[in-house]
Amino acid sequence: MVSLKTIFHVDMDAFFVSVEELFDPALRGKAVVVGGQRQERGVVSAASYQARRYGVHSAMPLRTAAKLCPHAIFLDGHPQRYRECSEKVYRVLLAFSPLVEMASIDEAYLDMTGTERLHGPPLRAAHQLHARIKSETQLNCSIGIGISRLIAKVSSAKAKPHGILWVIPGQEAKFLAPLDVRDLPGVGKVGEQNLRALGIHRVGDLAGLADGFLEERFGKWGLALAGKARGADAGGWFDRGVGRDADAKSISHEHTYTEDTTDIERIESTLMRLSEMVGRRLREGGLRARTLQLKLRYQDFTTITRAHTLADATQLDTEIFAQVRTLFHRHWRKGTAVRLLGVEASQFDPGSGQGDLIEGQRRQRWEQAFSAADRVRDKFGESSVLLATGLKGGFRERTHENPAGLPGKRKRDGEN
DNA sequence: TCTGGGGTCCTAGGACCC
DNA sequence: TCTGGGGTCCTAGGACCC
Repeated sequence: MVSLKTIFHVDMDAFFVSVEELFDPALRGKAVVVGGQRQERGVVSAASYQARRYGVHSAMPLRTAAKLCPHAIFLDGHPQRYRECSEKVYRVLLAFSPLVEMASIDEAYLDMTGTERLHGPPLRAAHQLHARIKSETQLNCSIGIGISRLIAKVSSAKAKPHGILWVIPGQEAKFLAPLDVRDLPGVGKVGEQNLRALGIHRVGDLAGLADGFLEERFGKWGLALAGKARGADAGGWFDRGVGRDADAKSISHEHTYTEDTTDIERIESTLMRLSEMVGRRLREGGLRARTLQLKLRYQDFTTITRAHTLADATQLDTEIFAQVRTLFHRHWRKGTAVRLLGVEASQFDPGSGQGDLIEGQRRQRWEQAFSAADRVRDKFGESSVLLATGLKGGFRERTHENPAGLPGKRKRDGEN
């Protein structure tokens, strides 16, 4: 118990909305909703504080948001701009600590342990960091400080908006006790209900229970919960130190139709397009996947997933498509309207697909051909290279990516 | 309310092997 | 012959996060 860590959790305030305001100052001070148009299928990605006053919050259906706040301005959003701003923030963070981990596009953990000589005590360092982010990006953030990721995360949420909160070492239990159980990361809607049913409402109620009780009732989740209530990063993701981002375990793309469909040509062309997107990202990451999964959501929202594991891993659009197509035809309740389709690749193999030599060479040529197609897409846009099946059925309904026609990021620059 | 898209982790059952 | 236990892989579903 000699070396206590100092962890910062930096969380951007209303990130997507704030970036939009940067590009269109007329939005400032107004009710703004990012995520899509008011009558669309979809949910709110981010809402301005003005919109939140009407009960609008992220993950809420857009149509609900429109009813609650009819005068709100609805925006599709600009993912590329968010990524660029996120990278700017990341560069500022690196100036404060070499141990930075982006937890998502708008939040990060910093291990600030042992930086006192350079940046002063935690609160001073946090104020400097806050000011640097503001001056470099014109964006506000909130910063939580604690001895663990968990404490830093919870305290940054309490610091919002535009604040800094330091939980002094030793005060963790006292800080957590009055909070709602829902404030603990990992406690969602269902967990909250289950806890309330037992009369557990505040984190302090949890801390008073025996670990065995929670483990017996809720298994691993319950045990981790008991630890969190005491301020420990007990088990799971929060246990890890702050460092390099972990390698991805799966790559997926999915699409929800604007209207449900039974049109098999349309369905197959969507599967083809999703397979291409997954294949492309596998190739970009130099990955091959053994398991391919189809996701199928019907009109009534019932959702099934069906997977197949290959003997040899692949990164080819055609193989991915062949598998998910087969899975679709095997499991689709014929004639039932489809709301969503998804394709996921997982179980990445470090080695390439084996097999005999000739087969290997043939495969390699195919992979090269697809990589060439990726580069063409980078230059001329996603629609310039499509495999035959992808051409049918008018799948190009709406592209969230780059709606303003900004230049895309050219990841493969410098390659021949 | 009428429910996106991209992920992670956990559980649980069955197959299969020793 | 009618029955064990552990380990690993695969599959399906679900909670949760941003």
